Amino acid sequence: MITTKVKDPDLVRKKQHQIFRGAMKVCRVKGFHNATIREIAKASGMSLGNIYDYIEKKEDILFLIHKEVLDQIYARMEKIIEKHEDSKDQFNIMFKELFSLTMTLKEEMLFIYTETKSLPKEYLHEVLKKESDFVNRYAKVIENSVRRGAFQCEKPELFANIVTFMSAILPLRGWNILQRNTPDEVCKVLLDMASNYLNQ
Amino acid sequence: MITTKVKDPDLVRKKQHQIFRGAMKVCRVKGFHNATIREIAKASGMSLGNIYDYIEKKEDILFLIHKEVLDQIYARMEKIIEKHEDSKDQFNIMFKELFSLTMTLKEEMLFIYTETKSLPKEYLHEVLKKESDFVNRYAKVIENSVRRGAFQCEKPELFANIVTFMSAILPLRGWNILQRNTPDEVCKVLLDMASNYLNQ
Amino acid sequence: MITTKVKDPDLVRKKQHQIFRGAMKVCRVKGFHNATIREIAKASGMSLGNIYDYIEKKEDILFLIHKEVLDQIYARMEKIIEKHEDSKDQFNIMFKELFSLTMTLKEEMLFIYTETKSLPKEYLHEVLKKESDFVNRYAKVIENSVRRGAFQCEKPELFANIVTFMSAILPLRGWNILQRNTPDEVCKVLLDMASNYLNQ
Amino acid sequence: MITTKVKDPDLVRKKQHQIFRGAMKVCRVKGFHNATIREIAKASGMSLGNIYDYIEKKEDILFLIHKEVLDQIYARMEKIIEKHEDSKDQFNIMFKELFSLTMTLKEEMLFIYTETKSLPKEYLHEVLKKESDFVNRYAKVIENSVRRGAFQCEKPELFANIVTFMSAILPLRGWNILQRNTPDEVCKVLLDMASNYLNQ
DNA sequence: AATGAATGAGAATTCATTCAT
DNA sequence: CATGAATGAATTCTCATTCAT
Repeated sequence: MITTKVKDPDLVRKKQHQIFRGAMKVCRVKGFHNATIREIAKASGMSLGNIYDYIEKKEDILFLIHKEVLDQIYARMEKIIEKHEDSKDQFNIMFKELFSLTMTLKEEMLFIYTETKSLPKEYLHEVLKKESDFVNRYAKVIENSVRRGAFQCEKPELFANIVTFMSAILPLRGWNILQRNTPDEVCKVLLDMASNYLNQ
Repeated sequence: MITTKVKDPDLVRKKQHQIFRGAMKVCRVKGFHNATIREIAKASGMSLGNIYDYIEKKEDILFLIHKEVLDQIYARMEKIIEKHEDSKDQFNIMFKELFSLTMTLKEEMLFIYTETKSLPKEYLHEVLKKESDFVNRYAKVIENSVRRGAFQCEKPELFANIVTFMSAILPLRGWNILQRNTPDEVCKVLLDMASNYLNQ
Repeated sequence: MITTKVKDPDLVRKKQHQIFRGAMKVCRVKGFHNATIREIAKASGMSLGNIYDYIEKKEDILFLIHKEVLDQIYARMEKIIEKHEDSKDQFNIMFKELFSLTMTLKEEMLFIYTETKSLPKEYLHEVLKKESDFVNRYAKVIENSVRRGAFQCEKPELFANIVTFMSAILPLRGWNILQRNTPDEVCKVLLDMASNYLNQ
Repeated sequence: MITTKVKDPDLVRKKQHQIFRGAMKVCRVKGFHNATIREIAKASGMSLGNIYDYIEKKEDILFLIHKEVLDQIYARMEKIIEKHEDSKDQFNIMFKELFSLTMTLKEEMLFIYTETKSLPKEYLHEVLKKESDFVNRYAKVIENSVRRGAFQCEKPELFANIVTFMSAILPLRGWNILQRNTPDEVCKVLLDMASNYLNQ
């Protein structure tokens, strides 16, 4: 997708990952717009020029971050789902783990939510596709449970979307909520809302 | 809070509002970081130099936007609350109106959610205070209902926080959700989740 | 033609002329491609940023130089023509003066001949038009003489083109020719060739 | 002249020719200054590093092009001269062939005329020497004819210089002249001017 | 108070050249 | 000898901010 000067795909993968890690390290602190390529290069342990052998423009790094973060989330979620797909209170366990995942990847989640709007149009489609896939995977699990009669849900896809959003509440509003509540308390309320709805 | 060259407070208010409107017009399209002061000046109908009589640095505009947007939301919400404070299904009506408000102010909401992290520390406190006030006002209403026995809620403040967050789902995730669902459908599911929880 | 940030046309004219002079000073020594904007700014007595209030990109300076140089040449030629339009050996005098003009503007002529190919397409048309006008003006004079029976020439426009080109021989080949010949000697031979042809 | 890492002179010759051909292919389109070594390497079918085994710096390529182009022109001209040295209207035929040669090598001629000024001083002498040789060879022919009484010319070397220059009119001014004249028409006028002069 | 020209630090990006393999 | 990844100096251009008018 990104046109690189270097052609060896293994090297490209490795270096782009290196760039992602350096970029994340810097952007976590000062945001993407205030991070300079120089800083990202230094944080990546690469030279300024070498970075440009693996990207074309700064915004490509934004895409790189999106891709890696979403892949990471998706991969972890996939593991969670696989682990619990057949368990009885599957939904509850999955929600808890997903909620805990967004806390672990707090910075990454926040980044995704706040920077996606700066993505060049050319990459937007691919990123949104990834997010949709993610939600759809979630929806599929819920659908299966509904089919098994485990609970009720008229619009699994919409519900999955909402639950995905809800589980990102701490990265986005933690500064306010965590002043008076613990993550566990938040998780419990959210889970109650969701499972009440499914069992209504 | 912002140190201005011009002293007449009425004029300052008027011009800062003018700046806010111009800035919002531009930032809505290209985001705060990609908007130049030149563009904002032009959109505000002010000269470049004159802008700097009412702000000190670009980030002041970020603060200006936060202040005005949050005040706007708060004011509108206040009206909504006042209108329905004593009605029976107060919560349902309020939620619907709040949800509809975030759709009306979609751009503004998105702006707040994505740009707050760029606010200079000096302003952060004031802004977060405003948001807290907003949530607390909401919480107060719920508390009253609980006290009246209208429904159950152990942590009104947390619940208010969650509901506030939930009602911002369309500005933040609309691009995905609205592909297959109407705003009304989304509102209905959210409201079901919330009121089920209150009446559990 | 060049989009400028500053709107006052008098100021634009003045500053663009200033840029032209600074640029010519630098490019004369090291050529356009090896001249940096920084150097040109310094030579123009302007700040780096201020230059960009009057041009959009470096290549605009190339256009600026073309415009000013061609205008200068054209203006001087016009004077020469007007002065001698009715004299008997008009052609000879004009040729001599034109030849001498290209020597005075040696650097400028060389610049035009060597850098026109680097002009952005968007400006090419305007510049070529100017050059054509120049040649056509020359052709017109010759045509008039032919009509008066002063001499013979079947293709005045082509002839004017050739003579224009010939009179630029010193800027382009002076390094070789002037090793063994004086400018006057060169002029004499060229003039003989041209006037023999007209009187053949 | 160019210091190379590789020592085998045959290989050096072969590879430098390869570089010249690649460079010409690229520079023809975008000029020397806008051509990158990367592009030239690719067009030469050589690797980036390998190029630097046969040159020291980019400007060496400029020299390479000059050398090869001038040698080519000189060789072709030599053939033309040899073929017609003893013929009666030797000059006319030679001029026509030379004129036609500059049209065949239009791009190359233009390149020489516009890029020589960028040559590093160290190479300038060698290149100008080549050009002088070229002109002198031409001058010699004319001198011989003069000696034979075929025609008159007081300064054969200057005349040869002028004629050489004149025959390059199309590469340099073709964009203007060819809009209304055919190459043959141009050649005829130039030849008339030159031979009139010789027979005056 | 208002205007907008001027300043210059700072950012992205390019590309000649080197060097390890 | 050949390869191409790596380096970093150099360059263009932007834009927040100042300041003379």
